[in-house]
Amino acid sequence: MTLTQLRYLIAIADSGLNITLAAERVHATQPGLSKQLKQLEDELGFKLFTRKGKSLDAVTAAGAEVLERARIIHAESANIRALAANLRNEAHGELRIATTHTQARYALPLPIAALHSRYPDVGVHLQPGGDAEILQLLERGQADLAVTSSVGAAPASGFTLPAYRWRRVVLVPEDHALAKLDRPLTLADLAAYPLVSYESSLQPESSLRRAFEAQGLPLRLAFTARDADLIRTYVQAGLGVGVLAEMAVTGDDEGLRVLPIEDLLPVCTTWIVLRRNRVLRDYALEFIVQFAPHIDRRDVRRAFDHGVETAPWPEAPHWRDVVALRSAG
Amino acid sequence: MTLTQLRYLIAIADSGLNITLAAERVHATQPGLSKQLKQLEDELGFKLFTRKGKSLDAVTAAGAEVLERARIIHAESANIRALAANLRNEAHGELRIATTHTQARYALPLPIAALHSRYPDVGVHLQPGGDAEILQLLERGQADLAVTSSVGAAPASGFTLPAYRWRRVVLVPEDHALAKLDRPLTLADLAAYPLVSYESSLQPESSLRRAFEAQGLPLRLAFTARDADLIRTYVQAGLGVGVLAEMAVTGDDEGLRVLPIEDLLPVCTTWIVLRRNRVLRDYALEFIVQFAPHIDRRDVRRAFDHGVETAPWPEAPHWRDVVALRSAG
DNA sequence: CGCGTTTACGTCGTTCGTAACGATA
DNA sequence: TATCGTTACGAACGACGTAAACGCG
Repeated sequence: MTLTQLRYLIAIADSGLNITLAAERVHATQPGLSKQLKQLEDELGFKLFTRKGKSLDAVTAAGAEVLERARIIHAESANIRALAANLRNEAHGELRIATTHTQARYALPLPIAALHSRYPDVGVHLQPGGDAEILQLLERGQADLAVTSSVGAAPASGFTLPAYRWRRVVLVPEDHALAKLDRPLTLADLAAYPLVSYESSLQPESSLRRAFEAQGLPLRLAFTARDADLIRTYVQAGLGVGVLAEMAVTGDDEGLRVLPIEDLLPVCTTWIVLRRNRVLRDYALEFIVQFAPHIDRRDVRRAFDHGVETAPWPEAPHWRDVVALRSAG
Repeated sequence: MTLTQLRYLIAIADSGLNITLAAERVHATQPGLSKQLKQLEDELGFKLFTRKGKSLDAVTAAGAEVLERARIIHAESANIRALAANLRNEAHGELRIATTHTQARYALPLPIAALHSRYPDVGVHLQPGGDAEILQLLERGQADLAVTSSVGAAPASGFTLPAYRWRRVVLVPEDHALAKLDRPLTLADLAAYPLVSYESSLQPESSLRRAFEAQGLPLRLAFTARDADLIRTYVQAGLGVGVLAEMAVTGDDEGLRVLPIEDLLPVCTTWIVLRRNRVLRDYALEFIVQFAPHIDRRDVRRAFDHGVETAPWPEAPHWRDVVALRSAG
């Protein structure tokens, strides 16, 4: 059993049991992986995968056990390397961020640009996905950190830092009836129209859905997407009333009106999620303080390294104030 | 970085930074270890040990970090091998038990004999030590399980199973004044004599000491040892009144009288301590059910594998009943 | 001068890539 | 027939052990 064999094993599992694809990903040849896999199976004395013909078909129960431990070993050896790289003040590497499209498009560009100017040799890889996918990427070690949002409490998995809070806004065409109201909007006003919003609104636990249900109002979704730009486009096209993150309205929306809705929907918090037991490269820490400037660098290190559960983070600022702070500083 | 390098690193650290000794322990040559260590240091880019002349002097801070993670990697790779050995129904291997002398001498022989008859090819290695040493051996992966006793709650570290409960007894020469009392003993009776007991009684938290303090009685220890046989010998020699575990009195003590003291001192519990995250070989499980027959094999597997904290173990039987059960069965 | 580490060197085993072969849909 | 995995082979590398040199107490 070698570290290489375990790395290959993980690559095969993460490539959907396609050895050829796995070989590309680890920059090796396919026969090499085949052989190492065979050797590992021979040494352990049982098959890690079931075969259908010659192709791999599924992970065996024993294989899953081994895989679980192989991931730990792989993560820890990556930790040792990260530790070493930090100690040598290495300024190059990769930062893999799993996040939602909205964060990637509106909240991350500036912090990442700042990171890039300080660490020009660090490659940043954004891995967009839904909430579950994001956390899974982090869990499986395919992302270094996750940036995700929720209403209320932090996601259960990992070590979370509050980055900022934000509200949703309503977006309508300029000539829409709702734009002409001379009173604050109510949920009932919205319920009169089909809505255009995020894909996550389809889920039964979505906060939009729950807010409507709490008032006994029907929720009609005319269109959903992960992408705020698409939502905007389809609002322009007249499909319905848009409900989206305030970060996604930049003020230059031709022919659209932004209607604040304040307390109609609960406030959201965007979190940075890290995995305990994974060594943070210095530039990852740099990204964190760029993204959540109200958080002190040393507090993060301390809380993260010592496994403090109840890190007394200062209240996360509102998005507006983050933007104001940036344009001021 | 290879698994071998990390294994060597651990061996060096656990051999008191003596590379030659470490080489023997891993069945390799000393230059081999030296070279691998050098290569690892070169790859990481910093020294893992400080040198005094040519000899290793101390572990660097960075080295300690690496070592910590190397231990995890090593433990997990051992886990994979153990998993494989279980799956192949391998009946040979080693079982390293860290325990106290009393357990080793009086409580373990029968369970180990039973284990041996079922698994004749399993080598059992008893590693006697004090309470702190025992748990450290387990922690560092130099023992597979620990058997240790305490008054009241289980040791804080690891996954604990209650094995049995026991009381202490008083041992005096046949013609001793205490042997002639026609009423139950009191602590005050004992306090009149110098005592002969376990080394652990020297510690301020010892239950013997606390019991005396609770009644404002002075505790005089004439002699202490880890070894019950020694305690018995020195009682025979007239050094004082013996206080020792009931398991250690076998009834054939020439010229000695055993005096029960029931509730004068609190009852002790002997625990099996395992480490979570360490795969249990089948024969280790066999030993456990032999040693603590009131515990169901499958309950242990389930609780251990799934990380159940509050395993609802049946009340541990008293030592007397364990002995009775054995001679009956 | 003994103890322990490092350096030097030769051998052996292993890994890796290329190329050919085999099986499957 | 295209795709994917296995087998075969040769070259290169790396690990290991032996032997000798070096430093320190």
